[in-house]
Amino acid sequence: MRKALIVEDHPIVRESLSKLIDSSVLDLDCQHVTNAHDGLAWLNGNKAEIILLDINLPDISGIEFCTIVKSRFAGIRVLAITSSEQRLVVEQMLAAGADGFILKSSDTSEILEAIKQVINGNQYISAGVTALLSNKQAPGSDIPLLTRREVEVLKLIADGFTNPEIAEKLFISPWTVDSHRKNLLLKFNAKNTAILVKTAVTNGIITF
Amino acid sequence: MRKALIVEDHPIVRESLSKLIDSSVLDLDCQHVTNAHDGLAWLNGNKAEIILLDINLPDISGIEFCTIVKSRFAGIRVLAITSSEQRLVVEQMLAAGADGFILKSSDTSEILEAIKQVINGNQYISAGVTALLSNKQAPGSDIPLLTRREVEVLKLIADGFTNPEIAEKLFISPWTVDSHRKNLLLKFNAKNTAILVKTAVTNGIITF
DNA sequence: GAATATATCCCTGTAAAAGGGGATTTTTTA
DNA sequence: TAAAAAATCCCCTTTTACAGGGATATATTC
Repeated sequence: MRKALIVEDHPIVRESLSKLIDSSVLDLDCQHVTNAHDGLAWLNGNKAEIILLDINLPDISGIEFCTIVKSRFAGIRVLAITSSEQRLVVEQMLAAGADGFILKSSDTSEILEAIKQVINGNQYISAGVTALLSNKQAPGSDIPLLTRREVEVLKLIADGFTNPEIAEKLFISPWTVDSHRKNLLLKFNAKNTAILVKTAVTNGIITF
Repeated sequence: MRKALIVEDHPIVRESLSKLIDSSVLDLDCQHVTNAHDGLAWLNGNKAEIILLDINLPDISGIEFCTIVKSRFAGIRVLAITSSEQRLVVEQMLAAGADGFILKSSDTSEILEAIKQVINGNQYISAGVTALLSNKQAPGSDIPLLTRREVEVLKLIADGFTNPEIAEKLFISPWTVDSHRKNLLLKFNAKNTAILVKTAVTNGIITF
């Protein structure tokens, strides 16, 4: 029997998904773990057909988990499930190789359909998510993709460090930090640090 | 038969709770709505014994909803359910008159126990939540309670407005805004706007 | 190898925030 | 009603951020 692994820390959702799959026509043996660490441990001893993956895990982010799974375990398909409808999160998840994406606000029939599609090798993106991705405007507007260094600087800004302090931490000149900061403001179309940090946090760039 | 109302926007959680109650020994007729607005409309035509209330609703916050319910409908008991384990949220919810508090990470047996206790007139606070409330340190430290005006100013700060702009919006002097800002920094023990906004967002004071 | 992206560094202003003091009036609560 | 809390207003100094220009070196990608 083919196996499915649920990686999800909320018991309600976990058990609900479990029961949903068990009572469906899908022929899947449904296992579950509560965090990424246990998930990887399980995968080392078992073979799963599909992983139902929550994005908010207690240890590492679902995005990182997906990246690891996709690089280390060939052929496993990943269906991401999230409650946050934030575009950057969705984009990063898809970039990490997720085969499907549904929202917790999807109803049960849609979830089953998504599982079916993903197992069959198709990519299933929930309508709600598609809507989220489609309203992509002119390049440079809305939510931007950041470089590694920019994310690094952004996190330090959000932690309350000033340019000189960040410069010291990263062993670079304060001018450079200032450049990154300006680029961040530009990319986010933010007029100051306050709204920059707010949008960064609400879009999951800064994990709290 | 006594009625229970579930106010929750995620179908998975909603249906799971529904089934949980239906298949339990609790003698409750379980109805559900997806947002606060429908919830209030339902309550105008029906009498509920208990409300299972999600904190993150699509329209207004669960805290506001709880306040309204408690003021307009006497005798209805409210059991709050949340995925966020942020202390301020919990405190505000309890201040709003919630009779119980469980986390989505609570297991099913605990949820049923909580419902039972709350219906019997007891207050049920999940162990995880209690732990959260208990590590209250010296007053003035950690997460502070804000005044109405401070929250108002804080939200505008997070939206990127400067002191003069906020002053204009609130019809007060820029000096006053500056005072509120200083108090916010003091209360949050934040050295600048960046970390102030970050902690405010992560603690659910600024709803996004 | 050429083009692009990323990261780095620098200067000059102006505007805003932060740190340090105050003070008075209004509202809420005990 | 008296005390406490909240909201209001004011000044001065220093630091930081923001806007506007640059430039160069190192990776990456095509």
